[in-house]
Amino acid sequence: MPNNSLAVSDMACSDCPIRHRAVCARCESDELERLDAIKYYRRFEAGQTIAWAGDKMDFVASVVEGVAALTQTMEDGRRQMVGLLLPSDFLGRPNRESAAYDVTATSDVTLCCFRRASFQALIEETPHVSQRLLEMTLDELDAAREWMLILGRKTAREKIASFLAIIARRDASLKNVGAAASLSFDLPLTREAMADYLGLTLETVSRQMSALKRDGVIELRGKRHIVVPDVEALMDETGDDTDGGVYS
Amino acid sequence: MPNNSLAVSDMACSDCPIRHRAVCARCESDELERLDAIKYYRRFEAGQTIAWAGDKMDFVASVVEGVAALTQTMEDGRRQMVGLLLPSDFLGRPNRESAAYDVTATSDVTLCCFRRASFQALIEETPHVSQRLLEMTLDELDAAREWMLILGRKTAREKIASFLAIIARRDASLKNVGAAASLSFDLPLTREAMADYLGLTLETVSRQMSALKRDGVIELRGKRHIVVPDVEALMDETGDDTDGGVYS
DNA sequence: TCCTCGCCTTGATCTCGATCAATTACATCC
DNA sequence: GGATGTAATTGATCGAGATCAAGGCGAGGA
Repeated sequence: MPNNSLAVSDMACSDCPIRHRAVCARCESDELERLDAIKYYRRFEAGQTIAWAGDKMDFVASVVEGVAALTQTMEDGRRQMVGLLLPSDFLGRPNRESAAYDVTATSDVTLCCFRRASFQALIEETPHVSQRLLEMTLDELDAAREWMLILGRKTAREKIASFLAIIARRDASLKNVGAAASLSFDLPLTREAMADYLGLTLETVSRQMSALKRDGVIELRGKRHIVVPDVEALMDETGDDTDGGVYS
Repeated sequence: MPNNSLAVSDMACSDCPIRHRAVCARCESDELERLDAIKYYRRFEAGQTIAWAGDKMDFVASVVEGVAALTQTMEDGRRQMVGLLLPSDFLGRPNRESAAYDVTATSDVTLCCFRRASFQALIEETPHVSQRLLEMTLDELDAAREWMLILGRKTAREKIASFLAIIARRDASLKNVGAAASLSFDLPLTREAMADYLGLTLETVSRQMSALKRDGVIELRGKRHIVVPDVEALMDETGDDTDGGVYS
């Protein structure tokens, strides 16, 4: 049950479970058929560019598997990640012809794509799809605002701890596991990509990871696998309110 | 024409022009009546708190006049602004009962409020309202991503220049004026609020403002009024791509 | 087994913005 | 006009994180 948790058991169509969760949780069968008619899959290898800022984007997509990143680059090469797309996240903006950001595959990625024009028509004719997209976009905006606090006000150590907490949280929700005292997960990003996420240099990321390890907050199994023996201790390092305040 | 530009001339109902632009640009008269039935105005004075994070919010609203800010505060007092709401911006999240951020009036503010439960019902029954909200939310997400680049990678001087450019741009669009070589506008924020916006201290904000003034990039008329003699020169200070690339 | 190439870690030094501390400008009120 | 209080400016110093510079580690290939 935990491993196959992405399957949406009460949906008839099961070959693209993520899509239903993402944009069509309430679709009736005729709408599913419409989606099927305009959908296609694309795979990208780790490191590949999915689109450059300014490129024509004739599709929108759901991430089915893997991780993609949205980044902005300044002329002199300074880079900031502005979006991190994990499975079930949505990529692209209906109504926008070209990509506004560079989109790259951080790991091997599978996208479930929908032709943009057709998708746009679907939105206009299927109210609950735009309501669902609105909910998803509002969630993303909340995530962006949490991210802004991290970028603007947190120390390097707090940034790393917050990032690990965010990844752990997303990882747990993808695996459908509840709250636990200890956690274990893979980092979906290189040190350099973490630096781009957090507004740091890769050296600082590395140093702070080492410091958290030295202080027993995390353990490293290889370079990419993290064990958090005490989630509370990690949360204490984030600088966030401890009362787990989630406002529904 | 330029001054009264907020009026939406082809709308019959004119007592709340912003509302129509914000959530109901395509409303037919019966929908306008529904909106009228659940709307009411609230005024707040500069500095007043509209809601604390966690407070029950039984309304959503359009900003009619003035400026409001969303901020997050850490236990030790570090503060980060995560949203700046100018006239025609939307406040609150349908489907969310309590405020996720502190909301404060940065200047005297007039809100056009809609009872949340009724507004939610309206969304579900009026497709183009949720489509309009989706567009607005996507715009806000784009703004948040531009903001993230500023917070994560720009120098103090670039942050100030970028902020001035953003305010100038919004000011020009509120006044419906097109591109011009020189600009003149009021700052809607104190130096401290600018610091909270930009992830700086108020001293650094003040110093960089002085430096931009010394270098002739801006002129100060009093403490809050900015004159930009050469918009190109200001843009050069932002660190952004110069080719004004806007992707529709 | 050794080589190579990415990715990561660690060290030494420097710099930009934070911090601490006065002053100054300006509006309001008596 | 002088007193008061808030917002802004300016100066002196400090420190977290950037920068520059070597090394280390592990996977894949000859």
